Amino acid sequence: MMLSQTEENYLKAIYSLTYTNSNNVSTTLISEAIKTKASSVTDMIQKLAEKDLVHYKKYQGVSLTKIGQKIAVEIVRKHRLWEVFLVNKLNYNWDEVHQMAEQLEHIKSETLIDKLEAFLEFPTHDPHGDPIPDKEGNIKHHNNTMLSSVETGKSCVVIGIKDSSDPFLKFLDKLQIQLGSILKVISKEPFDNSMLVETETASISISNQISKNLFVKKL
Amino acid sequence: MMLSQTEENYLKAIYSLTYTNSNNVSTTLISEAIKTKASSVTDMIQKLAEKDLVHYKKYQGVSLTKIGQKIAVEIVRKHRLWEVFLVNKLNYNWDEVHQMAEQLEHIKSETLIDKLEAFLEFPTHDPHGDPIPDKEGNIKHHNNTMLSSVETGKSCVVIGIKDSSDPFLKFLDKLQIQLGSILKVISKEPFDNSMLVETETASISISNQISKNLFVKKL
DNA sequence: AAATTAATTTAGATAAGTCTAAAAATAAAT
DNA sequence: ATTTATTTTTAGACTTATCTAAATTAATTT
Ligand SMILES: [Mn+2]
Ligand SMILES: [Mn+2]
Ligand SMILES: [Mn+2]
Ligand SMILES: [Mn+2]
Repeated sequence: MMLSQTEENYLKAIYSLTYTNSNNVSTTLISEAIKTKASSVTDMIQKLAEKDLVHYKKYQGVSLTKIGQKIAVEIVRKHRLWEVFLVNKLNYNWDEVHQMAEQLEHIKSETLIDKLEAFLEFPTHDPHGDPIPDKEGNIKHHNNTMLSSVETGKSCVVIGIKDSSDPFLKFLDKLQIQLGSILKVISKEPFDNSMLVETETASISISNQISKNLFVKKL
Repeated sequence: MMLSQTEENYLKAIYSLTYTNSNNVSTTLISEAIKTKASSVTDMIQKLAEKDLVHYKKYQGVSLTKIGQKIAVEIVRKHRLWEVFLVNKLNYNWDEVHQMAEQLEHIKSETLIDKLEAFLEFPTHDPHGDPIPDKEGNIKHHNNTMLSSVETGKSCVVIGIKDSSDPFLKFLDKLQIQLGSILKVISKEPFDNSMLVETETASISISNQISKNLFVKKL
């Protein structure tokens, strides 16, 4: 099946919205994710339903079919492997690679992404800690532990970022927090749910907005 | 200036046709190169003329403007650097990379191609022996010596392929001829302009069609 | 339960890039 | 110098993906 970049982007959007939101994704939600108008989304999902890539009943939102899901995961796989390439091989910072990966994920080739994966020595996670689906589409999701849920006095390792937006990544850079950073929760402030955290090098105050966006593994 | 992939492809086609053909490229020639109808080409070159990327007078064919040429060379640069990546890093054969490079050459980024160039350690030629333009757009063309013009008894090195089509590249593979191969002309057949050539490993007969397509440097 | 609000879909329009068929201009042949 | 053939351009239509505005359906409030 030969899909346009646009169709691929819709599938990818529906895929990730299915995780962050309900199982049946609404038209408006997609339109916000993809920065189009809701009416355009309706057109497209009808087209995708024609191609059996989504389940769609009028006014009921959409969900991916088996094949639609398979394609979406393939695109996610491509996106994340290209991000690894850009960071590990071309020395980009983790906040610089998303836009390029958005383009590279649409390169069509039967073999390219598997060759790239081998060249990168089969990475398991992208530069933002997101898991990379394997060739068959299997993907191991994070165990949803956020920094905000770590008890006072306990330590943890940063293993992923929930919101990988540029400003947030740059902010983490400034705080010298990266994947693998070890954080110890010193105290929590009930007033605004901020916490005092000890890194390898410093003691910093972290707002709830931030601690809710950091995936960690408790130690 | 933000160009579509299609516009970029037209500029690239005009660029290479300017070399292989006359200075003013005809509509039909472009339409054959780009596999569209002549009427579509007319539409597009009028659009490109609007944007000052080509010089165009009705019925007189087109040529690239300074800025149009600059963009065309940038795309050639990207194409060839990606081909080097695919062959040198991902272990593709030289006959497998063109279609992927056709897509990769359109990836938009201010920095990507320069980073890639550095990662590849500043290659001067692509896998088919074609020169890679530098960051400023300077490009050293082959000194047009073809194998067909080498005198009997003389030796030469293969430095490039004129027609880099898949079948031709595969054929060269079979003959065990590659860039850097040293060929000695044993004899020439006046009847069909074929020649008997000695490689490092064997003695082979080479048709004129082939010897006219191999760039060499005389030794 | 009816009225109001919000979300979704339809209808009609637009832009990019392509096509076919017809018209106009150029080139080649008589 | 005409006629004929070829090339190029125009005109009108189609497809994909988008938009605005209007109509419809669903959800919320009163
Ligand atoms: Mn990304
Ligand atoms: Mn990522
Ligand atoms: Mn190529
Ligand atoms: Mn090449």
